[in-house]
Amino acid sequence: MASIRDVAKKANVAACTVSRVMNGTANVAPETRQKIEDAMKELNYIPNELARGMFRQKSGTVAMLIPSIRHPYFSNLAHCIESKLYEKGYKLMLCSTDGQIEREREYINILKTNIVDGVIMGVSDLEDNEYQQFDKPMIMLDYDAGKKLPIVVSDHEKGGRLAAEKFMESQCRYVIHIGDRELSKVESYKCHTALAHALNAAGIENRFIEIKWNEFDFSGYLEIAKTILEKYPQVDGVMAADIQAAAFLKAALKLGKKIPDDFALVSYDGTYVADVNLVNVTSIIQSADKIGDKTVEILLKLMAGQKLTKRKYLIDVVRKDGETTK
Amino acid sequence: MASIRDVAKKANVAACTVSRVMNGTANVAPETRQKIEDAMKELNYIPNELARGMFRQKSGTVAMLIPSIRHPYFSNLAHCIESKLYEKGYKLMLCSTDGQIEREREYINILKTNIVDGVIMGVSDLEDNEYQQFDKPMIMLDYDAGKKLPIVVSDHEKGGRLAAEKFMESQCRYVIHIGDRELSKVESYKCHTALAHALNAAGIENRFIEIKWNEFDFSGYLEIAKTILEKYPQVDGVMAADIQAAAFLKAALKLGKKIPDDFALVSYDGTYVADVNLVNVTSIIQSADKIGDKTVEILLKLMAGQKLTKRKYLIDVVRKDGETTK
DNA sequence: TTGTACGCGTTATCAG
DNA sequence: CTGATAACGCGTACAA
Repeated sequence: MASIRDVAKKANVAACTVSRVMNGTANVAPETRQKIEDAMKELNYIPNELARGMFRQKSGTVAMLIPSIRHPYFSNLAHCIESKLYEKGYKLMLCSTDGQIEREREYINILKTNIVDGVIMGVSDLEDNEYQQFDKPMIMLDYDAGKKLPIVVSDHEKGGRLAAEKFMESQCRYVIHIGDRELSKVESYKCHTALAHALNAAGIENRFIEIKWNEFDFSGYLEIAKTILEKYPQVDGVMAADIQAAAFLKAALKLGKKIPDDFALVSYDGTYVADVNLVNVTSIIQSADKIGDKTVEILLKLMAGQKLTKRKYLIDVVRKDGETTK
Repeated sequence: MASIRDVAKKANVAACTVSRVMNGTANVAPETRQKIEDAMKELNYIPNELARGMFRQKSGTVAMLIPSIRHPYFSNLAHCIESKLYEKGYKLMLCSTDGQIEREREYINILKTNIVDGVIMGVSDLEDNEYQQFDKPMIMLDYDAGKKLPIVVSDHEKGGRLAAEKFMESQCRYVIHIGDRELSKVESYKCHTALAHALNAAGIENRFIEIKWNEFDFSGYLEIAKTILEKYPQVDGVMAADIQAAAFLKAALKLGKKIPDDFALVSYDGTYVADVNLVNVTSIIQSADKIGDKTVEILLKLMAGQKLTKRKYLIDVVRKDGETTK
């Protein structure tokens, strides 16, 4: 591995001159520059980013923690964020916790060791103070950890209202909505409270059911959907995250329900899973693009030492009407 | 940021003693140890991984290049690899190229700068020598770049044969198979040659159609599927990657074809996309788990300076029969 | 315009 | 058992 000194020696200059040529930090005589550039080529010189990072106390890398990279919502979000970071000259370190709290904690500790310049938290099973104690720039997604921690999040209240509208238009009488964490700090829980609020106001019965984060097992979700539909035969409307919604769709059809006449379905998130199905599912779409852009934008500001103008950034959601509602 | 010297000063010892306590590289008197541990706690000391990495010329990070993290096959594979790496104490840097050759090249250049200890190449649009010139441990996935570059890949010939069996059992007369790169160095292309070979031997007409890597646009795939089915009305069998297969399923049903009587479908890859659909699609499953395990295993060997016993590692594939074939 | 000397945080070596 | 010193590769005052 050729170092900057090897290049300097070959070009008969000092190491710092080589550095200057690379970074354009000072004027260098054209001939000297040429000599150095030749030497670099000849030695196939590649600067050591680790050493650079050590000097400027920066690694040029950002970490993103998520529960699982194979979950369509997070894989989509990770994609958007990675693209944006790449554009800005940053690399992405991806950390899946698999829903294990210990793993989340361990990752956070690893990330304290200067290998990343900032963190995007797409998972949140720790106590608030554990996030607050993290002393590098950090952005929370979908979880309000209080204090000065900035949060980027979809407008889930609107999401809940948009779903409610569709259940009303479909003349539903009993709606079930599925979520994985009943916790007010989890912002996405607001789509459930908003939905319930709107349905109650319209005199439509509804019930929230919690299904634990399940490492991604469709047949498991299918079983749960069947069980729920059998336990509550009067149900004529369901809202659930994309994959769970697909499970309900399949289960409802198996039980002979007519869609959307007997049964309305709204899928939350709006990843491609809602498109790929044979039936176009009505869905509330979180814009991964916009979330990613905003997240990276404010993370860059923080890493540059700037202050943010606000703590919470709300991203618009939209509804895409499909064949599962009237 | 407290450094090791700050700790040393506070404990009235030399920096190297602190280092010894942290790494257990030598015996330290219990009292000295205690003093140092107290000082570390008090200063909230966290070792700088960047400096450590610089010293031992290792970063503890592995990069994986893939075309897109939101593609279900790659997101699943990335998940398996990240898990395995985490288990072994390595971090994963994820690099999406979006199918852009320039971006692949740029990423490779970035990765030469010592920020990763090894690379897993899940994308391959460059010339073989560009991979060969990369002087860190590198494992190729699904692409044979020649020379000494190790490759981990599914047994695509078996995959093709397994698919052929199903088309025969379904009494197909004209099978279309969709791929994205007709190139013998791309190992997955072998599923097409094997399929064609088996079908030809059985006297079944078949045709390979190339569809370019399309940044993940289901409606686009749906249009293509429709066009193909209209252009070749005699087609009664299709093999395609999961998402494209879903598009064909939808298009075929729209055209009034009965499945599996008029039309047989085999989906290649076997990600959850094949499960989530209303109809269970017969699919050839690449084991992301096994690919991930083997890839990490041999990458670790290379990074430890060991030699590999062979260059090509073949991973078994299986077929999961669904409702889209007889 | 160019070179010298030092610091970034850690660890290995060698001496005591 | 412990400390001083050098080294990893690079960037920047400061001096020439």
